[in-house]
Amino acid sequence: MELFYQHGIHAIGINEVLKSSGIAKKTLYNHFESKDALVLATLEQRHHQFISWLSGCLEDVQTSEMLEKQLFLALDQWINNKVEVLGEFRGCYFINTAAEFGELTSPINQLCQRHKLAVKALLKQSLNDADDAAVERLFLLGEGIISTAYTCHDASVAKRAAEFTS
Amino acid sequence: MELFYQHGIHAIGINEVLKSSGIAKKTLYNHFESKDALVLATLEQRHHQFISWLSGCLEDVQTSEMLEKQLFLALDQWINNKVEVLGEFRGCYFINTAAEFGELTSPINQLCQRHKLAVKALLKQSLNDADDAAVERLFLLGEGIISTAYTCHDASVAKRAAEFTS
DNA sequence: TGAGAAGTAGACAGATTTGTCTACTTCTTT
DNA sequence: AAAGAAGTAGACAAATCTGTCTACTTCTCA
Repeated sequence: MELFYQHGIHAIGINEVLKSSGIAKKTLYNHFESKDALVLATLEQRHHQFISWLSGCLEDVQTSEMLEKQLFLALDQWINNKVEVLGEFRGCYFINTAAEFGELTSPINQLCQRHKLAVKALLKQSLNDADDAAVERLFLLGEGIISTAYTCHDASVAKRAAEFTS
Repeated sequence: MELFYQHGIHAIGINEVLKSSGIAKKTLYNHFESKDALVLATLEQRHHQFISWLSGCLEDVQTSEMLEKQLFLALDQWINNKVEVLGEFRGCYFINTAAEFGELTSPINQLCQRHKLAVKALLKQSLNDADDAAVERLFLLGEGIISTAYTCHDASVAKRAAEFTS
């Protein structure tokens, strides 16, 4: 997961995965049918890690103002490598992977979509599905922050976004 | 450019570029030192196309409300394939490419960053650099819209975002 | 303790990658 | 018209990719 996340799927060969993990090739192909299946498994793992981390961050949110504040705080910590379980920040693993796997029929692409919908659902749920439109906008802001932090190498974007709270 | 944008850089081999363009391999390597140099050229071309299209869309913007409205309208048209010069929507070419080329030292990565900064600067400039904080937030919303439209296969996200104007 | 499951190391096949090079053709320009 | 530049088609080299297979070792558990 770390290798794929840090370098991209196509940039990492199976042999690098083997060397880095110390696993034999036969063993790997015993557990996973193909590289794609392995990638899918890393996406599932990351999905659970991420949702679990984020829902922890939003645990005691009551109002949409609190949600915004907590979300931006969480993103800022992630972006600045303060969240151990998420590893070194290199943008969103799902956005990055969807960029490489664009086929709508590919299970990899579908999982990326499902992840994003789950994140959006988590935000809505944290306010008991009140104020859906505001949450939708907040979700978009969050996506913009993650994307900008990565592509622009802008580590302070979440902090700045938190300042001009609407 | 079309091939790389639609399928990703690593997914497209030089031979596919040759077949699709009808150019001989020798000719291509006469004009471009390497595949990376070709990719860089496509990014430059896309950058100019995109900035030129977007600045046209924001031409007569006066207020920050107008900027928001016009930006979301433009994004909606792009996402729904109404903008011929941008081709079939497959997310942001620069976000997608940065996902594949993460090395900070790579010229490809640097160009992706420069493009985003140019887009942000264009937004600010369209309001004569007044209200920078609001424009920054708007930029983030735009990035979120583009990313969400692609990853979630959500063609109506820009239209919905335009509805709940803050 | 002994047998079967599961792991290791890595050779190998077959496909695919980028980039070079040769031999030939066409275009351009004086 | 003639010459040099630039294009074409594609063979080829060298590297790299995924996935299979063999031969051997280690672990697990009855």
